Amino acid sequence: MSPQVTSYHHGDLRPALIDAALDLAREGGPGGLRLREITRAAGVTPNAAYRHFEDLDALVLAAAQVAQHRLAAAMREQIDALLADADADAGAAGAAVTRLRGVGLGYIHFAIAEPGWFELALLTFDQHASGEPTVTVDAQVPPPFQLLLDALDDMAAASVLTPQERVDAEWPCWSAVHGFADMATRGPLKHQAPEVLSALGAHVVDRIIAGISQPVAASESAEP
Amino acid sequence: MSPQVTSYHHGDLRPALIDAALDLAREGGPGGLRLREITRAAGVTPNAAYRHFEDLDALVLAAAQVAQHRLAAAMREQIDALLADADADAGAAGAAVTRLRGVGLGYIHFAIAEPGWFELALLTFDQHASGEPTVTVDAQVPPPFQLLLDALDDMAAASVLTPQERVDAEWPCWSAVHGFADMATRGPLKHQAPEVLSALGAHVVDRIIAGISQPVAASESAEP
DNA sequence: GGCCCATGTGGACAGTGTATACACTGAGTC
DNA sequence: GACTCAGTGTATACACTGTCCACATGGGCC
Repeated sequence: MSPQVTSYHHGDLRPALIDAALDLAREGGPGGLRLREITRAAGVTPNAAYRHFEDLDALVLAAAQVAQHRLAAAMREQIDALLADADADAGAAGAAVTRLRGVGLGYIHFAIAEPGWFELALLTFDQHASGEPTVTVDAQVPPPFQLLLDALDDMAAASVLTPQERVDAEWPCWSAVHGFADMATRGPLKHQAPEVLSALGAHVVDRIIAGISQPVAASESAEP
Repeated sequence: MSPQVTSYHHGDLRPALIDAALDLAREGGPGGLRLREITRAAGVTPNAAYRHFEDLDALVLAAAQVAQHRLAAAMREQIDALLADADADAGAAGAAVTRLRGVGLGYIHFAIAEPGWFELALLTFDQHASGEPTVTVDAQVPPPFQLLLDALDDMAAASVLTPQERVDAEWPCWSAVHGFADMATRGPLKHQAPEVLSALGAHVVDRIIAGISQPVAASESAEP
């Protein structure tokens, strides 16, 4: 497969370093990533990495983007699986809700199954940190977050959400799902069995979906 | 105040180290804490810390427990402030909901106001990681989490929540509030203005409270 | 065929956490 | 009042880290 391991020039070092970083981050997360260990795993001198990345942070960020795409792929698989199992006669409204459930469950299940990669992927989310709090549809939006926005737009289109309910609905959803994933990864639920986490995660997803489609109480809008 | 700074023995080094760690973690969070820097700030040699703590992690954890208590205190202040402003004739049900709002808003506001201490306090939450997912009432429960459990029990006592709705209600609540705080601290909302974060945080809190008091749909219980 | 430049190596430096051995001091005891 | 001793802080050293600099290598292009 590889042309010649003992040759002076590696030939394909950049992806090899990213792969090595992903391997090491799978157990131990991004915190345990050291430059020297990554380059050692790739069979190369520490400084060789500086020909392909600005510094360690840049290398880790490149690996984090790969992890983020794997997270998005897992979410898409979860969505498709739920849609395949869903009632065909549930209509557009049912399909939209199922899609939103898939977004949340996919995110949570990826965090449970691959906590190291999940933590790694989180490093990419503080990038598009400027501008509107409600992220507009442009190329800067991370794919996992875009899946959420699409699902919510579907719900609004299917009239499961009123236009007023749609506004800022992504933040309660993302907060609940991300918060649960974080607790399951490095918080109080870290050492729970996967089945327990899966059941609790489904509960969280169902409660937040119920919450965003609940009519806004009169007392809330009156707050300062 | 201090007896003699130039004396050979510091005299009160352990709390001085914790204070120095809190000072340094206030900007930079727990990730930026170095033993040598902490001891330097306390005017002492690095190895002096080993007379009072097992290692750096133990020192950081001791500071994290202080930060956790400050978080709980901020939450209690928020609860009391909301209760003082609330309608007196809202009854026990209204007071219970207000208390739950205070738990969530207090947590979020502390994270916004003191992100470094907030991240530090999170280190204490993976301690009681064994046993039941629904944490039972014992001395091991972190004070902030206990405030949530109490508020939910109040809501159940006031019949705002049915006994069925009360079960595991702490996890959707904690997930949403913690998830938002995490995003505001180190996630996609990191650089948003405090007023924006405060408004979005209130929205998240209101939506999750609506979600846990929503009747459980028939389709949810039928899931495998 | 010779050169060039991207790529990898080697050595060095400042910084880290921590182990081990030593120095100082204050309180308690004969 | 001198002695001891446990508690506390210091000094030195080691392995490790990320990163800078100068040098070595060799494949592709003129």
